[in-house]
Amino acid sequence: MSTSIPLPGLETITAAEPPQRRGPSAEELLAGLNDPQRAAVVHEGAPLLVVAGAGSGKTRVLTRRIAWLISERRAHPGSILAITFTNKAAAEMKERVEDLVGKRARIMWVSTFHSACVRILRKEVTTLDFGGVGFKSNFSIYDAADQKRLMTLVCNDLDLDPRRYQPGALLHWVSNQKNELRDPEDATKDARNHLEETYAAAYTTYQRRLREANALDFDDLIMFTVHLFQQFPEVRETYRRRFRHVLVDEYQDTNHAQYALIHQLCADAISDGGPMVDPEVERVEPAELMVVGDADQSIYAFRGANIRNILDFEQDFPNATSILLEQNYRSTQTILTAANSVIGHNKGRKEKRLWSDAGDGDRIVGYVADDEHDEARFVSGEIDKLTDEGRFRPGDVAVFYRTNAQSRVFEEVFIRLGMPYKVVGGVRFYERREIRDALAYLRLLVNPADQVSLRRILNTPKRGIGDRAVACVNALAERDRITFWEALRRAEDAPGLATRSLTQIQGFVALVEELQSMVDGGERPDVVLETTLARSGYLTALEESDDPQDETRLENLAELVAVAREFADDPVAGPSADPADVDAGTVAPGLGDFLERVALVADADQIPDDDPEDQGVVTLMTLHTAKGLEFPVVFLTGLEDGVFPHSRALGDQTELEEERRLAYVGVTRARERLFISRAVVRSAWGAPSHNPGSRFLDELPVDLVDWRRTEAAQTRWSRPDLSGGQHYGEPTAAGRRNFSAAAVRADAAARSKPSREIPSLDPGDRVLHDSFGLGTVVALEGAGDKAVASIDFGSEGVKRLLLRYAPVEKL
DNA sequence: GGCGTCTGGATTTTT
DNA sequence: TCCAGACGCC
Repeated sequence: MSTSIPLPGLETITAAEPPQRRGPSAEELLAGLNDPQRAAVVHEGAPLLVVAGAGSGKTRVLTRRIAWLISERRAHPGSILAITFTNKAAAEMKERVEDLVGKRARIMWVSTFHSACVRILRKEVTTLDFGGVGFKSNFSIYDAADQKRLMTLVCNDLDLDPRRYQPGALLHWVSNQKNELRDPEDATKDARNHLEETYAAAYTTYQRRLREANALDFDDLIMFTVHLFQQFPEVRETYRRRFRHVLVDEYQDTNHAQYALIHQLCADAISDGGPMVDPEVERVEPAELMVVGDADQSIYAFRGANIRNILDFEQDFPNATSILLEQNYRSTQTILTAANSVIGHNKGRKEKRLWSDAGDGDRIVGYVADDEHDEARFVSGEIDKLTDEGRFRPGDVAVFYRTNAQSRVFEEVFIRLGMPYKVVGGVRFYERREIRDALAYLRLLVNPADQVSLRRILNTPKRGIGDRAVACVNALAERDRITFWEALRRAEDAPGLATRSLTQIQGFVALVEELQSMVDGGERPDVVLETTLARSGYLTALEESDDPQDETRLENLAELVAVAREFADDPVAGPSADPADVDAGTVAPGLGDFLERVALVADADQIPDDDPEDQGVVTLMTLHTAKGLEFPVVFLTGLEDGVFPHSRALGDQTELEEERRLAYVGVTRARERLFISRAVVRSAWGAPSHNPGSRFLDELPVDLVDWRRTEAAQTRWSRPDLSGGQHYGEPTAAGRRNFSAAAVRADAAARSKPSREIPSLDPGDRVLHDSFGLGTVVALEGAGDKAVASIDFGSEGVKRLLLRYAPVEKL
């Protein structure tokens, strides 16, 4: 059932629709907009570039324009394609448009490039032919981890020295090829030296293995869609006929393949798709295009984004017009002046100066910390002050850093000082082992060719199908040129396979086939998932384990089941709603639909919105994650050369400019208060290193920053009060012992050293757990090595922990 | 086939 | 400092 997803409206789009005029009036749609914003909303005809500075109300312009198209220009909602950067942004935009023009907006396509391409490919991918071996529409989508596994297999296939050719580096190269729309043949043809030949060979094999697994990676989604349009003009015309209005947000972060896709739909010249143009195919006028972006916020060059797409827009699309939005509705003038000043150091940009009539506001506060712990204490102390004054809640505050690793210190210190926080990003839910395992099972049920998933769970939980058995089956698969899954089903033919392994394999095959029949019967995704976890023995294995982490794993799996249930009950809600298919009422959401949403959603559910629960909690995230968000109070931390800008960018002008844009993004997230800080000494993997201040600090106007402290205390452990600066909660001797990085990370060590001292606890005691945070002891059972405590960790729930292993400290 | 130990590599940023 | 993969022993 998941093999075909209909495109609602595709066939009926040209049918006459009774004009529905119960939407907002034109005045309402333009209310509260400034002149350039209005111009963008009502613009007709030629391709339009809206250069939208940070905080200049571009989301408003986008949503109002869509509403305008629908209600003033009578565009059919189904003829609108809007591309956003994240699924969350897509869901929000759709919701806002729906608020304006009502339910009929639901039929619009508002999604990321990747989601849109998946929808097209699910329908059309069988058209593409790869020498007779094509893809089926139930293809899997491989993320970074799957890709790495697959590339490792490729390295083995080709017998590549893993030290010279790392899977990660190969994948990066392959990704670049795909972003440039170059297939393995192109790469092979153009290889100039041995190294490139090897890379091209890896690309070829990698692509072959993907095809055998009926799987596409993220880059394939875009590249295949472009190739589809280029090679099959009639398919392209179908979509050109459908999408009369195309809107692209965050245009500065598009790569070449995405640019080409837009071009296919919106460019005038229809013949630039290559040699296969069929004059018989009816010509369709290009769609009306609007792109919105800000070259100063281009921060994804590392993954192939091409800033030239936005800089060259007017050349790429002849007779294009552009509109500049410079008035900022978010920040104080102080913050904007700082941002303008920093970004002004980039060369070759189009001048743009943000301004605000919100007044100057407070000065920026700066602090030079002794080390990263001191920096975190400073941040925590300032947040305390801000919230004590009553002007802000913790939920108004965000702490930004350059790399995920920096979050750790903040977490340690915040836990100790009782500062409530949440980390966005980092180890994501969907990257956890147990979640990946569960999803691998589900993917296998939908797409048995998916070898990466199959191999992942074949012996998970342990069921006695080891390397040797896999090798035997693999040999059979290669001998008879069948998929690995087919070979498993015919395992009795595999030479050299031990009887015991054979029995195990047959049991596994029976299990999978039984589960598959559930899927074929249209069973709900959550039911399939629960059954899978139970019948596979996965739950039992975790329940019986005495690794304390496995308790959390069980909870995570329960959470996944809950997500699936929510999806089955109401596919429209939830993080990445792009539910036009489901809205059409033609299909109940199946397992395939669930997997698709999960594959393309990032960590959208973590980003704070109006959830009241988030209002009492400080948000920690990387600068990249912060793009598109805003907070009343922002802490920009780790401003040190080598940290931010990142050490790998220091020697390269282009990369340095990207770092600077990242700084610009960070500064412009702040509405009212901005704090900047750096640490004189910072430990990078064990050894402390001494970093000079970030060059971006020198680019701030001196008079805008109120430096609370400009240098570290003389001696590391001397009392900084003496230096005239403020000081934040110097750790007590006990605190330092208990909360040193070593102690916090002693988890693994504790397990291998059973001699670890068992804390003596009583009900009512307050304790600190490495991962659950603060808790209260509820009950105790057993004694000595077998002592088990039930501890209430508040929002984390009540845990039963074996004290011998549990990383808890009595407070 | 499973499990423990050792070594080497990793840290940008993510759809 | 931590983690993953390789290797070797039970």
